[in-house]
Amino acid sequence: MNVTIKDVAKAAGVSVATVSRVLNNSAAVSASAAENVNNAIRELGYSPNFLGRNLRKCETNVILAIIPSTEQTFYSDIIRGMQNAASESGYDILLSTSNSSHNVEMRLLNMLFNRTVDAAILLGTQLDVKTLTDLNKQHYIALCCERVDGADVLTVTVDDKGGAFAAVDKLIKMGHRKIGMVSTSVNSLSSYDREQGYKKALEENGINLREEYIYRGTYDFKHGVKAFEHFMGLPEPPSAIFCISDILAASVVKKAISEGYSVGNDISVCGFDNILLSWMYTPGITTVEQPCYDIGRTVVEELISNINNGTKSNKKIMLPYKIIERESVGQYNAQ
Amino acid sequence: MNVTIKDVAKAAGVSVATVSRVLNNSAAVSASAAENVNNAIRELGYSPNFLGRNLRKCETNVILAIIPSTEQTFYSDIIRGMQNAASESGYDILLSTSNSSHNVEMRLLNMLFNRTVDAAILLGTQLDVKTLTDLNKQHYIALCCERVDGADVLTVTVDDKGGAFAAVDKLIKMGHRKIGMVSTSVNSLSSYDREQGYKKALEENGINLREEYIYRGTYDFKHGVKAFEHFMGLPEPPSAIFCISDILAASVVKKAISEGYSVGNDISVCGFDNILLSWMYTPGITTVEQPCYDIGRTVVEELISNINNGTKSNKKIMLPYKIIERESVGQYNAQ
DNA sequence: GTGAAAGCGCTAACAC
DNA sequence: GTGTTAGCGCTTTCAC
Repeated sequence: MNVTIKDVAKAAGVSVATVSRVLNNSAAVSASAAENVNNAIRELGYSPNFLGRNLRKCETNVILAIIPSTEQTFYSDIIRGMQNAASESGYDILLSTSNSSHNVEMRLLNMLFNRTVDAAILLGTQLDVKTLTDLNKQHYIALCCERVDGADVLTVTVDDKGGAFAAVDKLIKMGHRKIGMVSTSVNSLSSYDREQGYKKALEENGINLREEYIYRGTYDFKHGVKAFEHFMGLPEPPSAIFCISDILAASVVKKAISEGYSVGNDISVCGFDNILLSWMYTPGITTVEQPCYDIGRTVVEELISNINNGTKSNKKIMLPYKIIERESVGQYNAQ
Repeated sequence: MNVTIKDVAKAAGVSVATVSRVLNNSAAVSASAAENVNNAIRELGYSPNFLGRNLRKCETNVILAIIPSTEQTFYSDIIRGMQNAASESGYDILLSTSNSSHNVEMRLLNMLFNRTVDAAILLGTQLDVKTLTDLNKQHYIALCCERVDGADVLTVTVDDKGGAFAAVDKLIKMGHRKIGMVSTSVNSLSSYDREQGYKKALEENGINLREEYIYRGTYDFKHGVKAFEHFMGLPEPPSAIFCISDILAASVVKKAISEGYSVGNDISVCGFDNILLSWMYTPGITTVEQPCYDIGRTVVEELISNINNGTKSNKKIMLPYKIIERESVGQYNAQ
């Protein structure tokens, strides 16, 4: 019932080889033959079956990108970057969400073994070092946004430590000396790296680290609220709070406002990511921008270069951050 | 170099047919043969090449979902619903983003013609009625969240008109008589339907429609700001504003606060969608919830049922909304 | 410049 | 219960 390359060949009065040649521009074909083929294609409404092609060529030209969920608008620009870079090389990006589940992730990665995709990019993963390293031996994979310690896999992230350092240093330069940090206790190296940046900024400015100034929860919105409650219950509450995400920063801001604080005056709050929310919020949230579009582009470019060259150059690429100043951070004023 | 079903057959001392049988549980196989096969599979690290299988079976068991972008957290639960429903029937959902571009959409839909996917779901589309109807004749497609007038295609949406009616009726019951609406002039029937609900609520409550109370822009955040400026420049500014999205509502709220209004007291603002932003915001934004998860589940269930039965029952399904009350809407008080 | 034919990995009809 | 084999739609080598 379905029109195949054979039907086109018959209609055009040529062999299937010739049809394939005009389809792929893979070899010279006489002008008249090409015309006949193109006419036949048009008349029959033919489009090639990629299953046949892919099977034959052992490649699909599609890259799977696995994101934890689409709940974070944060991924939006990364994906755009990925798609643009991919399409420039004749690849397609297919997305799937893992809901941060180890099992779902493995099931999706099966597409690699199935030959349904040529490569996979993990935007945050639950897999351990060994699994990743093994996977990388047999397939083309890359990590994006979240590095995994010890995993020798192509990785593209923002400079997490540098961004956190710059943000906290900025807070200090604005007079703040008591600075809280909202981090996570989940298994995430971006949290860890940002903590390192926070600590370095304190150290370089001669401020002692106070363990009670670091609150660790999850990425969930409610943990900003909890962090704020924790900090304000302290004998000496911080005058500024640095959060590892804009979501958590928004949560801190919301709680602060509801407690009657004037955010940016009584208390300063800084986020990380620069998602839409951070500038939509009232007050606008000062934050550390990730170069999402570039992160997406870069990881795909490197990955495709690996595929094309048959290499496994497992670079660790860190892209630069940018501080975005808004209203949620202000000069320190002793009350 | 790659291990195929043939290698497994050889190692297990059986024919490829038998291997295929244990792989697919498609026919009875003796216990000993099955064991041999499974051992061979394990030892060789074999996993079936789906390109071969899919080509042979003329099906892929994957459904493509095309979303405009991942910028709207709104899609998150819809996708989760889709994935759950799909996986229960042995299907996978693959996501792709169109950036609301007609061309990108067509390129993605090529996967239908390519036989790379079995069906496609469009979450908002730039395609016209004819294209959609034609597409639906040759393939399995569905619309989700956005209906298209006259397109005889399986469609699942929320009850847009009903939701808007309920929201505006609520506003009126709280004493508001001058109610603005922030809508869009883009080609979107959900906007249109919500406008119809707005108008119906006014009418049933004996309030005259004032054209200057409807502002039409795009879905872009900045249009909330513009709408607010427009309304407040009117001789008789509205005391409540109903927006067709939470993003626009947040924008209106942000502008109102920056102009010194107390939102929920001086002015009421209601959104639509119930995205995370609406409860993260300060003040929390009253809104109309869409049953996103169910929308996702439903569209996939119907689509798969069509595929399995070879039918094209192009139902138009409307799922119920729910009003979520927060702080951005309050009783009318004459100043 | 063109065609015949092999074969990518798999499933399923058929024969035993 | 099992094996043989045709063939899904395509690309590509090889011979002409």
